[in-house]
Amino acid sequence: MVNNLGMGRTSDAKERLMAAALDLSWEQSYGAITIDDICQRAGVKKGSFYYFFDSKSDLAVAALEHLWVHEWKPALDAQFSSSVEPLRRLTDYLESVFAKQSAAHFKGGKILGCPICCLGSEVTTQDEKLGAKVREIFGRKRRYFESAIRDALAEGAIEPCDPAEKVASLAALIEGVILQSRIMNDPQLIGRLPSMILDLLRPKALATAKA
Amino acid sequence: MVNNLGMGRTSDAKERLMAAALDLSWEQSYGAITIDDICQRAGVKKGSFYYFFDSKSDLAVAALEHLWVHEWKPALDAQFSSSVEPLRRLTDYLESVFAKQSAAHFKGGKILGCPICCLGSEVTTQDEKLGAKVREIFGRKRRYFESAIRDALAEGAIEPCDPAEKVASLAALIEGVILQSRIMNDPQLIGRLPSMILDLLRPKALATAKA
DNA sequence: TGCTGATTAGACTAAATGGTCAACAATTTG
DNA sequence: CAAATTGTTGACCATTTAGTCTAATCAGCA
Repeated sequence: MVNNLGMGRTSDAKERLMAAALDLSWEQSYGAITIDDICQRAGVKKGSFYYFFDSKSDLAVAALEHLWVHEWKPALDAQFSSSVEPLRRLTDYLESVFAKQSAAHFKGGKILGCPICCLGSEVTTQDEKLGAKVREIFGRKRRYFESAIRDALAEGAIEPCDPAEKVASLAALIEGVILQSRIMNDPQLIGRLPSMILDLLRPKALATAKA
Repeated sequence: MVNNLGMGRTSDAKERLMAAALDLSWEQSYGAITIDDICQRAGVKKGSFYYFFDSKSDLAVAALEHLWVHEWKPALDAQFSSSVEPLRRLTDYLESVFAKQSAAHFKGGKILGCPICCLGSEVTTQDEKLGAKVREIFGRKRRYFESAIRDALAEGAIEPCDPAEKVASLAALIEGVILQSRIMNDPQLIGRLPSMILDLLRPKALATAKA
């Protein structure tokens, strides 16, 4: 059931379904898409859908975990490498966000924002399991921000502050800007994000010392 | 059709439908609720629904405008009165947000966030008219922030900055925090919003002078 | 009172949707 | 090849949903 440990037919239908679900709920919204839509986009029949998943919600949970493991975590591990200066980690990250959003905008004419934020805001009050998965991934992602802020503070790269509060502001500002850029369909907003973040973090003028 | 100018029956069914639609899409999500749900909550039969509105989207547009005219605008006019110190306008506003969100949390056990943000993030890519209405209301609301920032700057209440950029940060930070508090179902986050905003705006230490 | 137009009730239709099932296909192992 | 295991198919069902239509009600006015 979990893996093909030696026998049976092979297939990537499960992956295609997860990708289709993420893409569709990103382009439209979780509530707007149906299981039929997902199957059609994935090129998979409904019977197969129910062979792999119990429901749309079940698929969404799996898709989020897959997204984290295969895309977000590797990217974040690289961008937030300890070998990179703390503030640089953040600006690198923000530039990659901008690049990705701009690419999607170029392709489809729409700024789509953060798939997990949009999904999370839609389902938290209704779907416990899915909401919990969203929160879990948020938590994982936040740790990268936390250590970057702590490192920046330790290296004297930014003005003294309460790191917990700063991380909360940082995450909210990033999410807020990305959300606005989706609602306004305006890529420019995300482009200005790095400077907004630096303004929030108050880097020390010249200090780029290493502890 | 618009008003009972002299004859016929009177009814508040239209208002009840708008209120029900807003409440339900706030508690759950726009995509998750059906016309039947709205009718049931409003205590109105479907025949009456289609007498007043063409579709769920049409109702939503009307409900947003109604919300603005009858709730948001009056409240913002009071909170952002020019007779109030600029920074105080913002903190008053944020406290009222906290109070309202806390009340809803107490009543239903859930932090519901900003109804227009949630709705906006859900529909921008799909429903042009509804998206446009959301953007319109955002624009109106932003003007209150803009003049507060400009006034604060003119009075020397905050450190010099680019007002346009500051307003963008301000709005994004507020929306971001409220969104997070919905996703995390955590009222505390909104409670910390005033101090986060003040940190962002950098009020001058003692200066509360008037020009 | 009875007229007039606003509003309501609720039955009805067609389509969309979630979900099931049993037969069929591919792939590996013995 | 045959069994065992995994994946696929498409028909099928019950329910939900958006949307329509007609007859009935109601409020104010002449």
